[in-house]
Amino acid sequence: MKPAALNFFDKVYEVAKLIPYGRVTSYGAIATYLGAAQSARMVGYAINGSTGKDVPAHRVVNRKGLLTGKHHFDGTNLMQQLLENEGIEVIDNQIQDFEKVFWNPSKEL
DNA sequence: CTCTTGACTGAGG
DNA sequence: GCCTCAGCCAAGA
Repeated sequence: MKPAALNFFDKVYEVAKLIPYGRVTSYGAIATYLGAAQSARMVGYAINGSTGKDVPAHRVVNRKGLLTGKHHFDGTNLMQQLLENEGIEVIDNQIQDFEKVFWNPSKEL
């Protein structure tokens, strides 16, 4: 058996892994790409289980470019540090030039 | 089976 | 410009 929900999670992981270096995307963008634009929360739910895997969860933020999920990381500023390490300027959990580093899977992929 | 919670988003006040 | 409400779906208690 193969629950559809598992497929959805797997899809999220796939897309998250495909995020280019120095780029970020939003939950809604991934959800739309998967055909579940109304299930943006599910993307976050899936990413929640991706932490600790090969999935760069730090590259996935909400539509405002805000690091809403930083609380799920070990450190307090770990997520921010990871993004800055890729050349993305992050100030107070807010990604600077979000539109420039934004990666849309529906168009770029 | 029902209720609550959640890494979201868009619209309205 | 900030806060609140409603909609959406899935998993855990």
